[in-house]
Formats: sequence, structure tokens, C-alpha cells
Amino acid sequence: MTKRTSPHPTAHDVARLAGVSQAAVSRAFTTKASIALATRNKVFEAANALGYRPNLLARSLIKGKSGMVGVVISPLSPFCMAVLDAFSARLSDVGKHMLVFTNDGAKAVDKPVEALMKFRVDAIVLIGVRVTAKQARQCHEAQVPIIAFSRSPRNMKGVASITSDNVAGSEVIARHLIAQGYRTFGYMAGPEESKASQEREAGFTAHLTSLGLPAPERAVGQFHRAGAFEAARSLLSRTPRPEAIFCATDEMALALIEVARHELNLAIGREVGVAGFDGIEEAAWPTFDLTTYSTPVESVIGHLSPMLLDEQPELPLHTVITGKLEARGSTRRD
Amino acid sequence: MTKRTSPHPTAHDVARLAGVSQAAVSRAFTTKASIALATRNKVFEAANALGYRPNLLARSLIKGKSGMVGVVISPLSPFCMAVLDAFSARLSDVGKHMLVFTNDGAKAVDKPVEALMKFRVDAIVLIGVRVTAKQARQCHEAQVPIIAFSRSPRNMKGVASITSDNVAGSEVIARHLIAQGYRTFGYMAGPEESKASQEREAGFTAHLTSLGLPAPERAVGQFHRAGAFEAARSLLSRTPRPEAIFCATDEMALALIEVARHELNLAIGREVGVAGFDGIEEAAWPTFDLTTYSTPVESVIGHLSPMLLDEQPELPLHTVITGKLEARGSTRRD
DNA sequence: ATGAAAGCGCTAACAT
DNA sequence: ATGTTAGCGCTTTCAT
Repeated sequence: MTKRTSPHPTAHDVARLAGVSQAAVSRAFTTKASIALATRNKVFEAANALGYRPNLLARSLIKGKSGMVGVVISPLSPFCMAVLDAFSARLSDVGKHMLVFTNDGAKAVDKPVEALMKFRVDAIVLIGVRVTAKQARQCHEAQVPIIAFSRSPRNMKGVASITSDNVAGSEVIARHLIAQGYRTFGYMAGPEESKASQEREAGFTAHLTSLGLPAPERAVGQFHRAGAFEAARSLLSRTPRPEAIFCATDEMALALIEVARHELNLAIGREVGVAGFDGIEEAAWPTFDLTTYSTPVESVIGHLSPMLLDEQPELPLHTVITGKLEARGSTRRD
Repeated sequence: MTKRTSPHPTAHDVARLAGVSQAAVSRAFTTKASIALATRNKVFEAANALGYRPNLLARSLIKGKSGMVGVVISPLSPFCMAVLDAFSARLSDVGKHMLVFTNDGAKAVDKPVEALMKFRVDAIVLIGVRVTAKQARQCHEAQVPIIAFSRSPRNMKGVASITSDNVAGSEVIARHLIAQGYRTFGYMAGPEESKASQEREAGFTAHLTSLGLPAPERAVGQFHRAGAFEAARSLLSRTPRPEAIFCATDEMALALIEVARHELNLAIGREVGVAGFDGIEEAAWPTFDLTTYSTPVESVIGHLSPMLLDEQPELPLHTVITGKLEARGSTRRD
């Protein structure tokens, strides 16, 4: 078998070899098409001999949709990568495919989104990146649903969103920190324009002040390691030093732990409490043992999938995912 | 503007509005097509008003190639993720796109590869996954170049490959370990069928035995964290314990460090030397300070790109990338 | 420089 | 159940 002649044999080639019509070939490769078993077998045999593969581009052209989902993701974040992993697995389960762009964090993702539209993707998923309102409107007009996860403007026309319960989660962190005996606090923020960072700060601060405690010292860590190092140095060198520091992401919290330990020789937990947000794998590593408010990835994916499969883009517009406190050693004082 | 009527206006719609032929619209969107500036402007104006976007699926159908590169990647490895990041950036630079599949490590990736072929991807890149010889042959016959990076069988017809200099690098590690005063050794392997792990072990062992030293104790860590934990416990509890342990990947080395520190209370470097391979970011973190032989990602990408752009798939069949020893605290005895 | 016409490889009526 | 026909939205000769 496989004595191919052209690099990409067509349904026509197969039809000729099998002695059937080209349409029959099409049917043979379509589940639930009415075709006699005998013909189907003839077709498969011929197809096999030629190394035929249905051209999905042609199929997509007719169907008006490609079976591909566009993904734009900010590269360097571990949490986003975890979501991407899980999402990818989920997609192959339902026979869809992933057209992926990574985007340098800060700038808006209009260019990649534009490219995705030209490929007629069935939907666009934004992971940890922002899109402009203009672009969002265009997607809406083209009837391409766009779903933003994490760090995205809410209430944008045509953009569904999935987020962690930033406010509530941060309040849980605050409560936990206080229960552990810490009394003065710091907050390490992401970029100022990040909705997620704003909400986490708000939830954290609100709980503190509601108890008559002072608002946290703050520094901006930009959601990445380099920025977090800077911010950590700033936060940890204030006098008096905050007794516990809440970082807007685990990734930044990890960086802070390293600065505290290796540059300032502080005992994590006892001399300075550290908490993060997201629940990335590394947080659970014994080395870090980081207290965090974790957003279960499976839950994110669980909410994502129906939005992609259903034809109604109007179902759950803004979903908030409830996470869970993971109390660990980084907030243990003794 | 943008008073769209259909969700996906076609070149025909634009032509009608602009009062030109449909072919003119096509030319307007083609660089280096002969078209009068005036017409082009009329077309752009109309296109803009309608929210027209050329359908790349249709274009691909004609051209016989899609402008997409297929990527199959094993999910959980940090090193592979780093390569993916860099590769993605490089691809957008040249206007190509990435159709991504992740694959549960162990099993062969024939299914994803098959799917990619149906989308008429221009090339397939395998990152840390293996493909069967049969599948490779089929790609070759379909004239879809396939490029394997890391962990892939060499000398497979139609498969170009890029690998680290596993043997030489591991020898460098051995030499370094000996120079630091370690005399008995352990090796943590990946899956037995992994070419990369085999080569790293061979290079390491060969150097030791050439010096009359005993071959290393070994355990299999499977290239992932869970496996590495097991292997680490096994390796570290042998009597006598190896003075230094070389792990086939940084990821596994990190796990070993955690076991040594937190389960066995060993001082890394002084009581047990640890070295890895790859040069992932985490290795440089102060907490780990892991000695490793690093493969520069930029170099990988640098070799990958020409294979994708050139039309000759016959240029550099098997590329070996030279890395560099990063000597750090995890192999300092004092 | 521009339009008319012929496909790219496939699916989806419509016949039979 | 099967063949025939007409497109999907675009690029590309070929005329003009």
C-alpha cells in the first residue's frame, strides 16, 4: 500500500481508484452518512493505498467554521501555562484544535486576534491578556465569541469572562493572616491597570480596614519575577517591616520568598508571613510551602468548555470561580 | 463605518460596494500585485466599512499550504514550555501561525500528527515527544517536513532533528563533579527508551569509567517530578550514598534537591552534590542554585527557523547544539 | 491596470 | 444508496 503519486491525493483520486463517485468518498469519511458498507470499504481501501487525508481546510471553507479555537496567552506565567495545558487536553477530547499566539504581556492583543479572525476560528480564548474594546466589538460583529480568563476587563460587550473570586479570596487570605497573629501588612500588586490585581488589593485592604487595622504597605511587582524582586526589596526594607505580605500572584510570592531568605536572611513564616494567589504547583513544593488561595484549573476548564461547544453565546456571561485557601508553612509564625 | 450586514463579508461584497471586480479586491490585499493606487484605496474603504477580512482558509486551499506550523509538545516540562514560548515569538515574526497539540508524554504522537496533516500544516515540530517510524514516513511522503527537538529518535527517514550535545555535555558535568572532589556518583535517568537520557548517561558514565571510577548508581525518574521523587528517595538512601548525583533534567534535579533537603535533611553541595541538564530558569533561582549544563533556547530557535522557511527540506538534517556549564552552589563542597 | 472565468478540495442539496 | 451539480471564498491565468 501507500504507493502515493501526488503528495496530497484528493477525494477525486480516491474515487477514481475505487471506481465510485467523488461524493461517495466524501460520505465514506463522514460519520452518519448513508453509504453501503461495501462502498465504504472500497473507498477506505483506495484511500489507504493512496495515503489520502481529507483536506480540513476545504471542509472548513464550506462549513464556514474551522474547528479551531484561537488562544492568546501571555507567555511567562506558570498559572496561564497550566490552564493552557488543561484546555488543550479538553479541546482534543471534543475534536477541536488550538491556534495559539503568545503575546508580550503588556500590550493589547489586537494583532493576534485579528489574525485569528482571518482563520475563521470558532471562538477566541484570552488567557491573561487584554483586548481593546474596539477589537472586542469587531469580534462580536463577526459573531466570534471571545472568552477572557483572568486579567481582563469585565462588562465588555461581546466578551464573556471567567475569573477567580478575587475579592472574596483576598478577604480569606486577610482573615487567615490575622488569625495567624500578623498585624501589619504589605501588598504586592500586579500592573496598575490589571483588574485582577485591583480586586485582590481591594478585598484584602477592605477586610483589614474593616477591623480597624491599617491599610497595607504596597509595591508594584508587575505580575512577573523581575518586577517582583524589586517590589520585594522595597517592601521588605520598610521600617517597620510589614509582618506579613500578600502577593497578587504565587509567582511573585515565590520571588519574594527568595529575596527574604537569601538577601535578607529572614525566616519565612516566623519573621515574615507570605501568601500568594492562584495555587500554582510550585507553591506546594516543600521548599516554598506557600500559603495561597488556589483557583482550581479543572474548574476553569469546566466553565470554559460549554461556552465553546454550545451554539448560544449568550449563556453565562461572567463566571466567577470559587477557590480555596491552602494554608501552608509560609504563614506559620511559631 | 463598520455597518456590517453579514457576519463574514466576502471579497464579492466588498467589490460590489467599491464598484470594482472581485479580483481587484483580491489584488488590493496582495502585496506586490499590480493595482492602481486609486482602486486600492476604494477597495480598502469599502472593506473597512464592511469589516471585511480575507478568509485565510480559502487562500490556503488554493495555495496548497496553510501558513500554519503544527506543534506537538509534551505538556508538563518547563524546558519544553520555554522553547514553545520562544518559537511562538519567532513564528509570528515571519507571519506564520502555530497549531498546537499537547500530548501525554509517554505515548507516541501519531494521532495529533495525523490531525495536523489534515490541516495541511507547512511543517511539524515535535518538542519532547516521539513519533513512530510509520508516521514519519507518511509525513515524508506527503512532503511535510517534520523537525524533532529533544527526546526523538535520530536517523529516522524524513525527520530532521535538533538536540543538545548530550554526550559531551554530560562529560562536562562529570569532569566538573570530579574537579569539585566528588568521587562516587549517581545518575537519575529519564524513561529507558529516551535517546536523550541514554546519551546523557553514556557520556557521564564513559568519563567516569575512563578515569577508573565506578559507574554511577542509577534510578529512573521518568523525566517528571513524581518519578523523580521516587528515584531520589531510592538514590539517596543507598549505602554508601553517592557523593554526587547527576539528573538527566533540571526538573528532576530540583525534585531531588527537595527530597534531600526536606526529607533527609542533607546540605546540598556539601553532603550531596547535585547537577542537572537543560538550563531551565528555576535552576538559577537562589533557592536551588543548581549546577547544570544549559542548552540556550535562542540557539534552538535559531536552528529551527531556517528549516521552516527554506523550501529545501534537505539542508541540515541533524543539528547538535552546544551548551554551556553553569557551575553553581549545588556542586560546591565547602 | 483591470475584469472574466476557471478552479483549489470539499460538502450538500437534488435527483435517481 | 449513489451520482450529478452547484457552490464555499479566494487566487490566478488570460484577455483586454
